[in-house]
Amino acid sequence: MPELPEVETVVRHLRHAVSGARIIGAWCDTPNILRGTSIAAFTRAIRGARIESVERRGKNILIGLSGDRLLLVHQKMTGHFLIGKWRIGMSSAGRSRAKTVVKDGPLTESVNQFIHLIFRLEDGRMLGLSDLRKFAKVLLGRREEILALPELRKLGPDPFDRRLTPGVLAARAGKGKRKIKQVLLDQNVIAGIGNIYGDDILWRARISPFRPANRVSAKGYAEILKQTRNILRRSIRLRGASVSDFRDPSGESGGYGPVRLAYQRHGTPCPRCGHMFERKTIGSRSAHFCPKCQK
DNA sequence: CGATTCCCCTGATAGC
DNA sequence: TGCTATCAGGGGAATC
Repeated sequence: MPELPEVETVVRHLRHAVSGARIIGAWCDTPNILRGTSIAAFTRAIRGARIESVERRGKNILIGLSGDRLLLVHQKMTGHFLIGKWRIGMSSAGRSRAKTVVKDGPLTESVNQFIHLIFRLEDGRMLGLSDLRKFAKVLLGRREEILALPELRKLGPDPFDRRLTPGVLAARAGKGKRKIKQVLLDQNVIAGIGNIYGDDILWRARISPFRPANRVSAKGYAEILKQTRNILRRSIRLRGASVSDFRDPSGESGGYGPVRLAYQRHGTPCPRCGHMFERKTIGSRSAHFCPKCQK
């Protein structure tokens, strides 16, 4: 699940690997990924574009293109970029999977049938978007137009923004009684936290995911913000978590998954107090927490 | 304004 | 062995 650390890993990788590269063509087999346009129109529009910058806004990737344009990519659940070379063809095995995307190499032919969008670069490399669940979103437009989209305009502050103080976080969380877990996952309150880091942050902060936001003290918000920064910083250093099938653009797994704290630890003892972690649903999303030491 | 539900999609898993 | 039902999950939309 690409959350802030995974997206940051991708952005840093792409910034080094493809800045300055020119896109000479595009291929796509899943029209739903390209919002508001057809595959043909998208391909036509992006051909010839030079990649000038790569930035992150919350979990969104913003790729700056020549002509004052922006390519917005949200990887959602299972999306991730891969850099390589592939051949697109039909499976010869005669199984239900018609398409194969084969790594173009003499020895290491690995198949990734989940690549649904490929940018061909002038230097011969390809930038592919793998997305098992096909939830990813790609939008191309004029810079101003993309930045004005509600999902970017309404986005809350980045967790590492110096202007984000515990007081600001508390104010943005509001005086309502939404559960704190839902508040942390609300991208318009604070940008970049998803289910993994939400659970880990609250465990470290010793706050129950069910606690209403209006019952979290100033000290509680200070602790939440501190743990948010600690945990996200640690995961960025480890190049993210590879739960579900996240990989960095070179295909490497991230290191945070094995050292995660609470997420998906239900049925195992809490390392702090020994009580069993539990798993319960909050707003159609699973929360993992220790009922004894998270209050 | 907030809470709830549905939807998108498909691999993994459980049940038969 | 193989079929079918169920579920997860980010985020947006629709509904109440």
